[in-house]
Amino acid sequence: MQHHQIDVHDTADERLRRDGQRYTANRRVLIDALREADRPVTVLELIDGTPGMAQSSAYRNLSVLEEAGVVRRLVTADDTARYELAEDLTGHHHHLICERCGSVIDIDVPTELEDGVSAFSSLIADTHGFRIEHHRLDLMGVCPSCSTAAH
Amino acid sequence: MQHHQIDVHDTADERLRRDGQRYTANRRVLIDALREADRPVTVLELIDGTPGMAQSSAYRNLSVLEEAGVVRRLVTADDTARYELAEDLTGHHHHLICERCGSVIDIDVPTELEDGVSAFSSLIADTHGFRIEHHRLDLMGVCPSCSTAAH
DNA sequence: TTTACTGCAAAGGGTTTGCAACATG
DNA sequence: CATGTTGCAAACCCTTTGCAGTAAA
Repeated sequence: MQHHQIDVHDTADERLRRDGQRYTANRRVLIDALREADRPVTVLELIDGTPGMAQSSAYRNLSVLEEAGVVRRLVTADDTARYELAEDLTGHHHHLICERCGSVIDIDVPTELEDGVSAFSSLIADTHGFRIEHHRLDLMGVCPSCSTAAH
Repeated sequence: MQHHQIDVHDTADERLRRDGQRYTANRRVLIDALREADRPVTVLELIDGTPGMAQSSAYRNLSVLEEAGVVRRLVTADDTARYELAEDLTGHHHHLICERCGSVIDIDVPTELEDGVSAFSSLIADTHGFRIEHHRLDLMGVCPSCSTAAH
């Protein structure tokens, strides 16, 4: 994951400004937390790591950041939203999801497979009149720690 | 989508019995509604089409049916769960999702691509110690009706 | 000095649960 | 009759929103 190809803070600042928003301390803290997490994290996980920020601020800021294209909101297996940095800041990747506990791990996909998906994607876009903006290829199952734990 | 390869009601009845559950009128109605929908539908859509059933019963029954492996619960773009019949009753397929309105369309994927995903899947299972049970390959974008509507 | 941002508390919306009545094996 | 199922209403949890005060351009 090439976090430092471009400066995340500069990019965030620029994209927020474009939307008439400010890159405040809270928002910077969220971005840092997302960078450190290096996997999609829930809002609860985010504010646990950043004491002092109101939940409502976290939700509002993440929503503003998503609007600006700095972060991405995911809904995976459970019904809790998870956030990660936008793909142009971290590189394109996919997810390995535990359906038991909801945890998510980033994975990279071989280029051939990625190309196959893109080709298929354009085909479907044409036949269904959809504007396809991205895709997700998630592998779902049971993570090591959940499979040792009794269910 | 080969709904009639095996009889859905017989299968549902059998799988529920295996779990010590009964195949009641409400559950039969839900299964019929899901068959007719032919795409993942929300609980609200389901009970709108089947007046007389309490919401709580719909939720409880869908949960029992999911446990029995008769239906599958999805969470897509919005935070509303959608249900569809289990894949062994309808055939393996993937989803075309509108991120604007949350609607979902079933799509089939070429065999080569499907094979590529399976191969990749086993690879990741090995390297991460995950038991991978299935995958999802969703194409996400904006559906025709949302792209004509003003945003 | 206007506009965005913040925290707090309250409301919202999908989902789950307690309970007493009902239905099924 | 013993156990699973139902509807109703209340509770639950994640998320959003109203508001009055604060900070930034």
